[in-house]
Amino acid sequence: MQAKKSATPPSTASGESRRSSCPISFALEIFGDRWTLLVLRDLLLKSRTRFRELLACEEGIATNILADRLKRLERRGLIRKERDREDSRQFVYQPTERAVSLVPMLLEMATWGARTNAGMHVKPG
Amino acid sequence: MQAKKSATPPSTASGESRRSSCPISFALEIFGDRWTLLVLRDLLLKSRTRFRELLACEEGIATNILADRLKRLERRGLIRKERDREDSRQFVYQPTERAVSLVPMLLEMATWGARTNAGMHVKPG
DNA sequence: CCATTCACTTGTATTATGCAAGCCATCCTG
DNA sequence: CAGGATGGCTTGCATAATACAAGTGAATGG
Repeated sequence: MQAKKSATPPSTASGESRRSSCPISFALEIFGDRWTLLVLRDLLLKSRTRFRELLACEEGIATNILADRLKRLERRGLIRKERDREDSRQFVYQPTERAVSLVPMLLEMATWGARTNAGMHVKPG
Repeated sequence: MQAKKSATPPSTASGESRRSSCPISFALEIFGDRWTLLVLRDLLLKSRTRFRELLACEEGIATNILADRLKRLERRGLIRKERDREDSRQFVYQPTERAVSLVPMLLEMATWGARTNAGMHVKPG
């Protein structure tokens, strides 16, 4: 380990410490885990905006993980939580402009995933 | 001991189980963790090809994690491990075409990270 | 030789994730 | 308006991933 910076660690908007000044590292601090980007995919590309809709993702996210990710995303300004006007038990999670601007990257990722998946052969035997 | 693949279903492409058929999910099974994409960044954008060079990343990766990620990336066909001709103690990790094709996505991510970082204000007080 | 470099491996502590269950406010039905 | 269903979480606990320190063994260099 050599990342010991002499003094103040850089911080994010939510006051948390930064691992480095790299923009890729910064991005990964927001969505570099196994779930956040899947939640954003459903929010941005599948227009799923309620807890129970997001919970029903194909990959099977747990309720505590989803709740945690939604809180983080709200704190980092990628979504806004609002009460549903028609059913006040429900909340609606709206992606902000900051989240919407992630769409090109998501599409690049989807393209790469589809292409790479097609190019991978299932191991014989 | 973490290189044991038997008990875990971390699931990925080289014949391991998939969480869903979504290409984004597929991509995340390859690099959807806190370290893999940082390693790929150094390999692809900073031309760091040796273990000790990759180990020296700004974020401070641990040796066991780096060793594990390099193995995974090799198994999934994103890098090739070769012995250095001039110093046979060393290995050189070469990104394959499959890894090189990730560059556009990495650049999108960097762009988003830089833009978002610039737009975030440090909390006052 | 013999210390040093290099690429790991191993052991253990800490953190994140997964799963089931519980909780509470708001509907909906009768 | 009681009693149940629904929606959105929280909590407890088991397992997996990650962090950190230390150790191993094969080159290399002097």
